[in-house]
Amino acid sequence: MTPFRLPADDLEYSVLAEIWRLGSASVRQLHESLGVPANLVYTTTAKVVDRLREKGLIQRQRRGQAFIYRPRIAAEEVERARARSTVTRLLGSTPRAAVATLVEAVESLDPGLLEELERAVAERRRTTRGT
Amino acid sequence: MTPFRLPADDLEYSVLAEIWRLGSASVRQLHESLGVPANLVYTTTAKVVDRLREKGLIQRQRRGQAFIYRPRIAAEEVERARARSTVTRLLGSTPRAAVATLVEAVESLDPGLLEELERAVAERRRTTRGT
DNA sequence: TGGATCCTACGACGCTTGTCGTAATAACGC
DNA sequence: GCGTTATTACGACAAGCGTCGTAGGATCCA
Repeated sequence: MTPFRLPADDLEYSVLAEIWRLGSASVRQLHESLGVPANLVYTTTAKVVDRLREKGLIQRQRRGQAFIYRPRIAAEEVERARARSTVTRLLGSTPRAAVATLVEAVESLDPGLLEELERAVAERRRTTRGT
Repeated sequence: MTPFRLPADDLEYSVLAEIWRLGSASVRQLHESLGVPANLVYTTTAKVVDRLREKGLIQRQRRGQAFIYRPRIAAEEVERARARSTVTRLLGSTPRAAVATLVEAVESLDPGLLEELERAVAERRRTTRGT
């Protein structure tokens, strides 16, 4: 019944991203900023955090009765890989045509980003020119 | 043990995309162009196709002993939604910074695409200017 | 007619992730 | 010390998807 696999909510990734954003956080904090708004039970958030730890993506350190979690890998590193795989999938078979779709998507998310995008492209082209 | 959820292979989507590309196809065809290269068994491909049908994403029509499958939704429609959700997730919390990552990803996929990208951005900006 | 082939139908299994619930443990106030 | 409260640990279940295997119907060819 899923339309075409809008890849779920990706709660796990959201939590990881939030830890990156905050630098460090307890389950409580994460739950307040993500779980509560999403109407989740505390243990749900805790479980997700725990899985992230099992995967070695975050580490923890006791503070009082609770734990404080920190990233174990740099956001940039993961983001880069993620972006690459995402773009690959997106532009997969017909890259040239798909680029336009990509740009549209960026625009629809925030028209102001087009400017950033333009800048970034120009930057990249300049840097790479003459390779 | 998964690094950080490189979202699997997305075989299902690949099959759908291939049907779009071919216009119509039998399981055999799809298997030859996707399953075989991926070292899959015939019935795996068939199963994936069947699930796509259950979801109403493709329709079929008997031809001889086999079926010919066709899309039931336009590629553009799905691609657009997909791109949007993908980009949203990608640029999520820090869009401005993430745009650069996006561009890098495009470049790493195929440097030649930077030109296309530039063109597409310019196009879009021109079209939208003065909104 | 009988076997080899091809195709579909579909059940099964494993893994991942979202989602809880319950149990155990530690801390705190009285 | 005891009950209340916060936290973790972890088992469980459902659903989605990749992946096969097997069964059974149709087809073709000696």
